[in-house]
Amino acid sequence: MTDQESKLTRRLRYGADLQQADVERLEKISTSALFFEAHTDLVRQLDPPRHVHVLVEGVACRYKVLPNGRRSIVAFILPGDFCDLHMTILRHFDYSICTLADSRIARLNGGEVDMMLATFPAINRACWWSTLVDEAVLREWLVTVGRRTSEEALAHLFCELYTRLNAVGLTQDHVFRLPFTQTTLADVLGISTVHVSRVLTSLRSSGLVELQDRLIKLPDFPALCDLAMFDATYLHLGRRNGSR
Amino acid sequence: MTDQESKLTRRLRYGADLQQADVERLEKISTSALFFEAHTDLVRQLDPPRHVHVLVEGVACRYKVLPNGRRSIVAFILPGDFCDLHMTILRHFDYSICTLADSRIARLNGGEVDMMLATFPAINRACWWSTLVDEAVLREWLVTVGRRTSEEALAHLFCELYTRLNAVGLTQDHVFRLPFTQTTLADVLGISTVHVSRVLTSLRSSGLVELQDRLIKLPDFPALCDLAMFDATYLHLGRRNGSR
DNA sequence: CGGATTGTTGAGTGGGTTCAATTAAAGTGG
DNA sequence: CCACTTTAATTGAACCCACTCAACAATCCG
Repeated sequence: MTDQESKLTRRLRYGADLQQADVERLEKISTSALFFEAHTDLVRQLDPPRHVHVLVEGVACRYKVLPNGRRSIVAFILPGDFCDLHMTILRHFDYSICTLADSRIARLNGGEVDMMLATFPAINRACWWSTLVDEAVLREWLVTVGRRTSEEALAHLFCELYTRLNAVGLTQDHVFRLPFTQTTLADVLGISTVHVSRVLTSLRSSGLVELQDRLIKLPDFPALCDLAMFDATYLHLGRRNGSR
Repeated sequence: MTDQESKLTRRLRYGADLQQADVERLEKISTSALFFEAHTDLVRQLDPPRHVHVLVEGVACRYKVLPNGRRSIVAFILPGDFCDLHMTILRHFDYSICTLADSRIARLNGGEVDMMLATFPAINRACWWSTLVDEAVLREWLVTVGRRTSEEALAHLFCELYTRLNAVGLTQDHVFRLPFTQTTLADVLGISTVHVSRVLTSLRSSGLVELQDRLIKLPDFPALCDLAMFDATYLHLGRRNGSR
């Protein structure tokens, strides 16, 4: 963190061509981050929006709970991710957000955000990009949950996490931190925790995944992509896009 | 259609307070609509974006196909819906769009859209709203596919379609057109067509759904909502939201 | 050290799948 | 206008993926 560009800047560079002034504005955000313990709700379903959040370090998730208690995780929020960017448009949240691990998170109020978006066109564009990529991820998850087997699904999720974390420099040699429990994976994929355990065992025995102590390694990433039918284009991390 | 406000205007009114000038601009869009036959692809995965589409009449869907041929429908596009509004931001589509029934659709190019958004702030806001609601629907679908039983899932989908169509005046007395096959429903819910048929039979025998000749009736909407755990707030159709 | 999560494994069950046959409805062409 | 084909929907039978319930191991933590 010290010394180099924030994850936020690194990530938004995929969405727009940021100039020095843009970067300086963005870097200010990360320095204001506050600490939140794991399993803290940042936002609750039906709340009126108050802040825009930027996750600086850690992990969080967007989730919804049905009246009967079943939980569904509908997004992972990783370092460099904006959330609820357009709080001023909707009157209330239709989801909750909670930290999955200890995290550092910056909060901006509506005025600050509007000002920033109005003053820095490249940031504005990057924020749009970020919102649209969130939507693209949601679509891919829908495919995963609806039309992939649980083995393909888990493999796909790992491929996505690897790719997203790699984009902000949080992987080394196909190893990265997975700082949450199998219950979390189950609530993403819409399966039971018992089954997550079994599928994981199967992936381990195929030599595609090594996982212990919250550290995951993907020794044969191409083979895993193959199994998962993972194609990273939906993450829109391709070389910076001109407007052509 | 003749004589009254277009579905587009009706829908966007939920997202912003439109003035006379805004409405006039929007009405122009619908009059330029072209006819497309059922099962025509408007957009194909990996295409570079060319147009913004507005569905004026009919139905379309956004879908993705896995290499092994399994298909997943990730959105319904209904009358009054914008799609690919922010084509200038992403370099290529990560999904395809095709009409499910004969439809009338307007196409705008990037320049027209940018001009409109820059000139009419209320329309700009409404378009944002529309994009965010699309995302909210995607989240709810993920809950449906991941954590609802297939009976709840189908019921939920019907509740959503009813509510969305009702919002633009396309229902009468809890009856509306469902102009597509059970295969479509299967690809939305991530189940087999055979099972759609069975679940539908079950819903029929509970007296919650009547369906024939592409016309569906929901005789006891509250009971259906109950079964589906449907709560319409995610559609953000609540009375017009001021920016407070 | 005890208590609480978290993960693993077994056994039995069930929701949903596939395959296949049948009916019904909707085009199509002579 | 009717036979022919195609598409859509329904139903049955057998199977299987994933679920629940339950016991147990492992790890973490105060």
